[in-house]
Amino acid sequence: MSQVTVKDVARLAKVSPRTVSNVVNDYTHVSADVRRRVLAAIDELGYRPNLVARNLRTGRTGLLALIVPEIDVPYFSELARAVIDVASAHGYRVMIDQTGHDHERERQLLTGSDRTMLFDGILFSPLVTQDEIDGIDAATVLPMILLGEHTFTGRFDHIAIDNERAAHEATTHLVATGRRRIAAVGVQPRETYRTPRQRTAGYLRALADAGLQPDDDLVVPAAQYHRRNGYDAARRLLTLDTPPDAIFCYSDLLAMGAMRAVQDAGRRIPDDVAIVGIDDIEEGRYAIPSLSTVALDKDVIATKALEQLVRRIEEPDRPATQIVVPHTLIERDSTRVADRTG
Amino acid sequence: MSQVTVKDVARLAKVSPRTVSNVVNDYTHVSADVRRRVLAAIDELGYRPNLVARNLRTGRTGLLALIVPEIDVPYFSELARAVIDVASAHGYRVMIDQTGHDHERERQLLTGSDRTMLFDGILFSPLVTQDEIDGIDAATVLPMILLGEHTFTGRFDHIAIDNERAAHEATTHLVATGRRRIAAVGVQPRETYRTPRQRTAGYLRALADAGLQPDDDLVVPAAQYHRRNGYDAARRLLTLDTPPDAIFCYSDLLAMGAMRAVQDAGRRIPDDVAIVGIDDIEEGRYAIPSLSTVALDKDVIATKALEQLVRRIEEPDRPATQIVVPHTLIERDSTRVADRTG
DNA sequence: TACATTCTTTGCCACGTTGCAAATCTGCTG
DNA sequence: CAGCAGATTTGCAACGTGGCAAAGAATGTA
Repeated sequence: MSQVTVKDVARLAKVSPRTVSNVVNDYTHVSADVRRRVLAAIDELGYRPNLVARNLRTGRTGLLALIVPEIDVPYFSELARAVIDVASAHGYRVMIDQTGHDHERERQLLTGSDRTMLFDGILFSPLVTQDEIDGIDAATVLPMILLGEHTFTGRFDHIAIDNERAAHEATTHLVATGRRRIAAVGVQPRETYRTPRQRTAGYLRALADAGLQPDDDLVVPAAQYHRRNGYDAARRLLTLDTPPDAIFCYSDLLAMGAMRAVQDAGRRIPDDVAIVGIDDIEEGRYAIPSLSTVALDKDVIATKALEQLVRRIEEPDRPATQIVVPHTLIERDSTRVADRTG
Repeated sequence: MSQVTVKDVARLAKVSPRTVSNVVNDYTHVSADVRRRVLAAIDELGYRPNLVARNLRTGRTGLLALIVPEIDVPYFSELARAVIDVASAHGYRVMIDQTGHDHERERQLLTGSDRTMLFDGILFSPLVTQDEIDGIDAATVLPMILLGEHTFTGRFDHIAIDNERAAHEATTHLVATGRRRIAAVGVQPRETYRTPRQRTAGYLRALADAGLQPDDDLVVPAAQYHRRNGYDAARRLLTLDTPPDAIFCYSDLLAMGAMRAVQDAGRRIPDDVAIVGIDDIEEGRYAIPSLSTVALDKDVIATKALEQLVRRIEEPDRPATQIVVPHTLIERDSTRVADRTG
């Protein structure tokens, strides 16, 4: 574990430390003989460049931070997988931090007791409110891309789907399969979160387009987007005097919980209650019944996010851009039109 | 983004750079007045210590690497969640790398083109074979803890469950619920992987203990432990002349796929086929039917792994230890004894 | 007042690397 | 063979920090 340095290599290869560095960094003008000697010495000593030292010199660390609420939420782990892979292709490695729905911690990660030059950039998938994002001084923050949330204000690069339209499509799909009493699960108590608000807006617009009356009883909040919250929400919906014949969940994970609740209550999916989610996590493809959903292409999100982040790292002052990633409604068994009596 | 350094703070606070460092590091003998001035200057300039520089000086980075095959496999993402949280409590942050079932990349991550002093330690959940582990020169590697795989050879710290016993319990549980034709899914083509072999051993021993004849047709390989592999394996089992009445899957994810295949084939779980997995991922708790499994406590694994790693970082030469984490059989609906005819 | 003791503050240097620019060497031209 | 361009190699310094030990200030003691 004792560190082998350029000096050691230089000594063994009988060249200057600087030359070793040249070889390591593929500097053009190095004679074949010297290169061979240096490489041999590197090999013999097991020399590895000390990235910390290199980074101190160059100002780059080759590390990115990916900040998500919880890595064990499938949407985020699937996204992380894509991000790590794409980052690797760009020569970066990825540190992952979880905010765990802790507002204070999120703000801290963001504005920076931790902004310590250890990372070249940040991919941030925040829960913080728009106000808080707006409160960040862009100049004091590392190159940062916001993922999947919030409205674009021109201060930070931003990658997201069109939440309002996605929700509209999901709801309209339920309407198209003959549903009339459509619930929405996932409104957030904190009204300043953008994503749920946009999805609710899309849901309401779809109802209006279909000439359906919105019903406050059918709009159920979910403090977090976990299976448990979907479960609880669906149970509550099923106890209504006139329960819904379809549930639009703001995430697939909510939908997984809702599906379980519906079946625990002895109702059939999709016959009695149709369910649709958003995210397209693999779990939904194997669920019984398989879950209809609005698919977000995480590979595309990761790819665009990294392109954008790398560009910003190289060119910190370029104007912020917003990228809207397309989504796709995927119809599976949980909304499949079956023999319906009623 | 221009870096504010101790020098800037020192200039503003009218003290030496060294004094700023003393304040930042809570050195005991600093007068209240100076401390106040320095803190004020830090605040005014927005100074944050440059971790790269600090790390170069101290030799510590505060970063750990967690290396897993795929972060979007629920077992690993749930483990990662625990690791990140526990690491954070120890003052470390966690970089995640995926080997993606790529052997070459795994070896590389391990032995080190990447062992570049950027991390203080490694948590490694490997797929590599025992031979490869044995081939690593412990002296050249960062402090490392092996997670959940392989037999203990005294060269690396190692944390795992007793795979053989876990498999034995799972199989015995199936026997106890009246199953007689019990399949096993998850044998690995590469015979040198330890975990699947240990699980197969436990499975076979349980059959023997129950006086049941092993049947090669019932032992199905799975190249990877994904839902798809479980699905394919189960489908194959169901086409046998005498299909199994129970399937023991070597991971919950395999079991999720198997459950789907069984139901796609029109068989009932657990009535026609009982299914049990290993891991206890949350997905299984919400599955329909809920999945019986052998639970591994990921919080305990993460906690012990970090304790162990931190100890090793502080004391690199201490003898390697092996920690066996307890497991628990959890009976849920997928093996629940129901009316069985036949 | 002189001296010991303790508290504060500081200067110097190194961690391992690479940018810069200068030094040295090679081969070629005339 | 001088002179020159280009190739190759090198020394120096610096990135920002903290360890070390010493310098300087303050306090207590005789």
